[in-house]
Order: sequence, then structure tokens, then C-alpha cells
Amino acid sequence: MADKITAPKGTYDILPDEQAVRRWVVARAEDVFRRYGYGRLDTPMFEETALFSRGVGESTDIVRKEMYTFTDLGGRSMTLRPEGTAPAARAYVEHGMHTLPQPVKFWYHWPMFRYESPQSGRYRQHYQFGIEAFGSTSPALDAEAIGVLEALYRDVGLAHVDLRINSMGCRQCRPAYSAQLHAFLTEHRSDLCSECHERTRLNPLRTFDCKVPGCVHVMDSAPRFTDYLCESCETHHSVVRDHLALQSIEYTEDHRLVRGMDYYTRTTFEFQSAVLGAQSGVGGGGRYDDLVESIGGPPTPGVGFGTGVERILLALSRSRDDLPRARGPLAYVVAINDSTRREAFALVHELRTRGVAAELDYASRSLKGQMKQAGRGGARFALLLGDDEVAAGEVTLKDLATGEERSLPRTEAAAIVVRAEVSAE
RNA sequence: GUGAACGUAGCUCAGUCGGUAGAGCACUGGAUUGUGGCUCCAGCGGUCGCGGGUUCAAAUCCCGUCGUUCACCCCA
Repeated sequence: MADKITAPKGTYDILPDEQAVRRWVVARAEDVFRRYGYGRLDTPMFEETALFSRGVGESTDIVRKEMYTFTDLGGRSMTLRPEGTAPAARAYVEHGMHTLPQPVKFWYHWPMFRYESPQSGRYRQHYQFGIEAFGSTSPALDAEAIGVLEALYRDVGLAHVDLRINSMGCRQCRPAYSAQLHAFLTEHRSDLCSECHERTRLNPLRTFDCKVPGCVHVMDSAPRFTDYLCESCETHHSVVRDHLALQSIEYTEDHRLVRGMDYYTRTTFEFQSAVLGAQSGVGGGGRYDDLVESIGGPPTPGVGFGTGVERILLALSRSRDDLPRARGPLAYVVAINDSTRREAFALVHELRTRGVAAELDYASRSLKGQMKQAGRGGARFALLLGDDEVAAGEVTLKDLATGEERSLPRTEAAAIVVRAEVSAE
């Protein structure tokens, strides 16, 4: 047992029975992205390490301690994708998409990799849906991004999600605010926890995140960014709010909302679900007007979000009991005698060729065992073949829901099953 | 990286005061020699995470270790 190989820590297998719900959620999400005009983008699962260290920011937890970084056989430093925005920005620049009509709008459904300690709703490999819209500073686009995410949650039936929004300012107004905040933190240093001392040094904004009661109390009287926004950021923020109202989206303004990536400017937002426990964030994002430039592209604004597929599924499983389930075969072909197993195989082949999900026994089960399989597997029909049926060119068709059965010419029975498969779709 | 709880059959778990293991579900067969779901009977299935210690005797007590889960941190 000691040498038993298991899935790596923080990873998991998605078994066949669990696929139905996932596929349904993905399909709902894809339809939302289509309606809002986003095109699918796929990028490699690993990138040059510099893309993330520069794009996401050296001071972030992701870059400092959570990346799966390795040296390839050519001596290059590579990193498994920990987030989606930087790779999307890289692709935008690499393919010269600034020459296309702006904005350029992408959506993705990608696995992400972060070397973290796993817990409920947090994995080392997890999936995210996301969108990124490049090339526009319009605040209406910020509101659209939030609208896309809200529509996604609504369409999959995720209730009890609360939206919080904030503004992080821009290159013009952030330095002045940061200086104010830093001065405040230094002044109250003795009342703050050691973590916050570290935050003061690395990223003062994150002191707002601290949950230590003493720090929370201190931060209540800290200068708020919303009071220091420059005129254009102030205007931008109010238009975002207006366009949220136009979509009837409810939200609360939260000046303490600070997100983990360094690239955010102006709008940031986050949806939380009450049923998720400690990892309550189900999705979030914001505007990143300096990111493209920071990875070597032309100055290009952008806005987007990421949302955790596992967290959506977890929240759904805790709040709904009517989720899609895996579908079994429509027809189960039963060989009544061992001598008719060849005929049964041929019939299953015919049904499958004609589009029917059909199954049969490969375990030499008894007649009763085969019927049991048919019933447990959720089949609607059992098609029974015995010596009598084979001799007569017939098959006994049994409706497993009603128990009704009758012997029919083989072509007629097959036609009924084929029709049922077509109408089931 | 820190803290806590938990590791017994494929799954969910029980196992008293230490006496080398049980149930339910699932799976296979039978009751019904050509008929599923319900019921009943039987069968299959475990080096009690791993290593060491105490003891005549350890799933049980002690130490270590690995893993899982939850929480902190941070995020999706």
C-alpha cells in the first residue's frame, strides 16, 4: 500500500458519472459567451516563466510561491499556466490583434496550475472560465464583463451570489493614494499584525484584506481609494455603476476589495457565494490597462474575469438537486441463451450503426443478470434474443418502464428503437 | 508555510475495558432451468495507510512518518 500511486496532491480525476453536470455547465457558459460576442481562445498550458513574473507581478503570491516552474531540456524556464489573463494578452500581442476592430473579445475554459495547499474548493489543478476584452477603455465594457459573469451564474441556476465592486485607480492617481496609505500604515504600525507589516512593505492595499480584528479596526479609519480617485477614474467608475444599473445588476461597493494580481487598474469586482465556505469567491476580475504594455506589447487597455468551474459545481451541488445526470444506453440487447450471443452482438452493432446508444453483456451473465444490467443501466428497452426469436427472425422488445413486451420482426423492433433514440435527443 | 481532525472491504462507516475484524451499499450467483427494478438466501471482497515501540497479545495504547480533509494565508 505504501507504494500505491495516487493522483498528485491537490488534483483529482473527473469520472464518467461526473461528466454530465460539467458538460452541461460548460455548454451553458459557451452559450452566454456566444451571445455576448466572445470568441474562444486556446493557448499552451505552459508559457515562458517571464510572462507571468512580469505580467502578473513579482509581488503577488502566485509568482512568489505558487508557480509550477521547470527548466525544459533546452534550458528555458517554463511555467504551467497559473492564470489566464497574461497568456491571453500574450496571444493578442503576438498575433498583432491591435490591427483588428477593437475591442477584441476572447473567452476560455482552461486548466490552471498553482502550487497551493489544497482545501475545500481549492486545487493545484483547477479549471476556469474566463473572458478578456482588449483595446477599449469604455466603462460600458467593464459593466458588460460583469454582466457576462452574472448571466453565466443565472443561466446555470446559481443562486445566492453577491457582487462587490471597487476601483483601484490608475497610474495617475494611485501613487498619491499609495503614499497616503503607506503613511497611515506606518503611523499605526504598532496596532497591526506581523502579516500586515509584511503587506505594508510588499503591497499596502492588501492590508484591507486582513481579518485580524485589531487590523480590521485600524483599517476602518484608513484612507479610502474611492476618496482619492482622479477625475477620469471617478467618471469611469460612475459610468460602470450606471451600466450595471442598466442591466439590473445588484452590487455593493466595497473599498476593501483588493484582488491578488498586480495588473488591475480602475474597476475590480468579485462574486461570492454564501454556500462555499472559506473559499467563497466564485469568480472575479477587473480592468488591466497597463498589462499589455508590461509584457512588451503596444499600450492596450483590457478588462476581464476568471471564474472557478469547480466552485460553480460545488455551489450548485450544495444548492440544487435537479442537476443533469449521466445518461445510460437506450437499448440493452439480451442473449437469452449462450447460442444467441453472436446474434445479440450483431443486433447491437446494427443499432449503434443507426445512431442508437445500445449495450450488451460481456461478462457471461445469466439472463437474469443481463436483465438486471439493463434495468440498472437506465435502458428504456430490452431487446431479447432466444432460440425461438432467432429461428423466426424476430426479437422480443420489452419496455422496461411499463414491463410490456411483444415479439416483433427484427426490422420492426429496430425501427421502434431508432425512432425512440431520435426523439430522445 | 502554520494549526486541527481523520486514515478499517470498491464506497459510507461500526469495532466496548487491548484478546489478530463486522454492517449497509455496490458487485456475482440462486430462490424464478426464457425476463430487470421489490424481497429473501448465499458468495466475492481487508498485511486495519506505512514504520517502529509497549505487551503473553495491538485496528485499539505510545512515537514517528505519509496521506486526506477542514481552517489560516491567498485565490478560482
